[in-house]
Amino acid sequence: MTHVQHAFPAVGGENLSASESEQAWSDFTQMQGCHLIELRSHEAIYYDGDPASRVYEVVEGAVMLYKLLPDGRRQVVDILKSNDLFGYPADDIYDCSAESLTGATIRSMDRAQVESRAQLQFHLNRGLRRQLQDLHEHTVLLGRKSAFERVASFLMRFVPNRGGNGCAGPRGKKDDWDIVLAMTRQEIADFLGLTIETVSRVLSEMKRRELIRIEKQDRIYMRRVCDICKHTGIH
Amino acid sequence: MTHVQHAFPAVGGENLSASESEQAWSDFTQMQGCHLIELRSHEAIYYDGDPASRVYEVVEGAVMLYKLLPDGRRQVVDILKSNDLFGYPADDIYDCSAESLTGATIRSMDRAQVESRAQLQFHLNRGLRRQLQDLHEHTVLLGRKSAFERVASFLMRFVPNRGGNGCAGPRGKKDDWDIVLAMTRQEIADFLGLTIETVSRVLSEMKRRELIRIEKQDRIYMRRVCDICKHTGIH
DNA sequence: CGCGCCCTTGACCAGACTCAATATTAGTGG
DNA sequence: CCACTAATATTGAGTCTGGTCAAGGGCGCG
Repeated sequence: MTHVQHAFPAVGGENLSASESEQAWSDFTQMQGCHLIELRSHEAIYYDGDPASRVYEVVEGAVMLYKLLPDGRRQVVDILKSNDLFGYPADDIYDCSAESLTGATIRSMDRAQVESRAQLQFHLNRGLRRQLQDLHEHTVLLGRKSAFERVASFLMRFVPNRGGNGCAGPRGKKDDWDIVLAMTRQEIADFLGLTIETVSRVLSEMKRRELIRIEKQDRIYMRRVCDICKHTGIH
Repeated sequence: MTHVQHAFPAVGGENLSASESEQAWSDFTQMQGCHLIELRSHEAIYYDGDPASRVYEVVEGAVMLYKLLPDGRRQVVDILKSNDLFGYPADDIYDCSAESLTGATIRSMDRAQVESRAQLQFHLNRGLRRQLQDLHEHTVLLGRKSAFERVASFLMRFVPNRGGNGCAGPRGKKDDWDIVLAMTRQEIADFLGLTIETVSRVLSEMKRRELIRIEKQDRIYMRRVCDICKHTGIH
């Protein structure tokens, strides 16, 4: 598969000691009934309501979770990156549908096996808490941000170590960045709670203001990352 | 404190065996540096950005988590009920502010103690996954539902075992219900991603259509629960 | 009784949606 | 490599939902 800048760059397990982290890792990979699955772009992994007998982890690539309303409205509730766990609901049926966004490798694990490993729980726990925090952030976006702010925030997710609270600022004089969305306008719209037309209009407006250049639809060049960041609503 | 119908009625730990559940419980209560705090309505517990040295659990009452944008926009990202854990971020600072919504009792625990108990991790884990699912549901509300649908969905949270997938349906001929919001219009608006005026208008519209009666501002009588439910967008 | 806080209502406005036409891109086969 | 097609994206015009601003009402509490 092609190299892609993911929307949610993986962060290291700083709060986990090296030995804990390693232990958790080997538990994962050596577990019984655990195997890797290679997916092409836009392949279904499971559907909302299916019995949840297997738990998954993104090894490489990106996966989206979405929910549908009966009249067809769709909301992408999360976009998962490497090391993210998914398909592990509180009860025994999946609460969302899951689909690969890019070409991806995922690890499929037997749920009973996962639940039988005590050491693994610390690891899962931390992953869940990180996802919860990401979702809190997204809640603010959906509840309180304008279309322009939503798209700006979305673009900033593709720039590692920028935006958010611990923003490093521009490293030198140059502060440009190139990203590959790896999502259609429809998927972006469904993630940001907008329509495809609004997403398109905002991107065009950003282009007009020379904040970005659009190359081949899903390749976006950001002239100055800081200028985009100023429009995310968090400054 | 007064008796209140909570927005998120506690659900039992069906997937946890009785012994596991009991073990986790006794771990909680007998833990060192663990104590109960009684709160009046609308008392701050901690603020976004504070160092996260203590983890909390709602024992009784309701607690809200919220985030602020620098220009003052507020989003209530979660409303917690009995048995919900909070104040346990992936890193070492709180990612939200926490405040009691009603009079409440919370359990304050030393984070290091919490993290040292292996058996506790299963318990925490399950709680986190349930919160994640609730947040997925809320994401759909914020991203894809109309003002009317949001308020209807909000009201349905106060009715136990109704709405959602496993809806029991009306038990007999009568299908009415009385609820106490225990939230101001502003808090409801900040939770639903609306303005106070819109919330007020939708409630008035529901009154006009005789779907509800409003008694004393935060007491709402639902004539037929099913009629409200039809407007949540999930049917 | 009167003050203050919250809630409701109205008039107007704006941002985002809908519907429709056109443009661009990616994919396919000659 | 090019032509053709299907899918996706852009743009425009008009509408509508929900936001803004402002005035008035209700309720609790001292």
